[in-house]
Amino acid sequence: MKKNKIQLLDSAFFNHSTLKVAKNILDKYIITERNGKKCGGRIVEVEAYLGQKDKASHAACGITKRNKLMYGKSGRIYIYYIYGNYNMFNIVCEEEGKPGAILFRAIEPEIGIETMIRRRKKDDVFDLTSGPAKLVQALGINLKDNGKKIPCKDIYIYEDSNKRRMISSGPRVGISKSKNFNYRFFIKNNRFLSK
DNA sequence: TTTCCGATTGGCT
DNA sequence: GCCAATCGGAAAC
Repeated sequence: MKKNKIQLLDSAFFNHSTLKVAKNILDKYIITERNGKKCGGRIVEVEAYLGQKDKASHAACGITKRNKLMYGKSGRIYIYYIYGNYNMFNIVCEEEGKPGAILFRAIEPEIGIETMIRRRKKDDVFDLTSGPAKLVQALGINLKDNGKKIPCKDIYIYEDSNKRRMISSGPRVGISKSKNFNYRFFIKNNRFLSK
């Protein structure tokens, strides 16, 4: 019996330099399964956040209560609350003890679009997951997911066989420090990127 | 304990 | 394009 077995990404995939992982994770699929509803799509835009030299990173000033996951094991989910309204979804990279994480900024919605429309209260597919806080909402991710490892039973990422990698990079969005680092990576010409 | 400000979004000019 | 909303983390005092 041959089943097309899906290869889930695990900590080994994330246990490399954050910049390398950021480039490699583009074009993969991220899925959440919540209340029997499966949602997800292709990862089309991410940003890398590093350690001390990266002044835009939470890890710029050393270890704190909030950012300690960034220093921990790779493949763990790091979620933080910001602007009094939003949660940001990251996955920790680098070997244990060295800080680094990738921020998910946009996915191309494919699976469970009706559920994502309901969660977002918006029916424009280009407004479902085209921003870091938007995709968190659409996928039903919340602070309870902080610290979970990838893969876990309701959040996982896998390789898509149908690759179409054309990667561009540029400055990160919404930061005031270390603006000159081109740590934003995205699939060129994709229609579902953040604004 | 006080103050400052942020890895954003959505609404309004 | 501009800006308010909104609140917790982190640093200053």
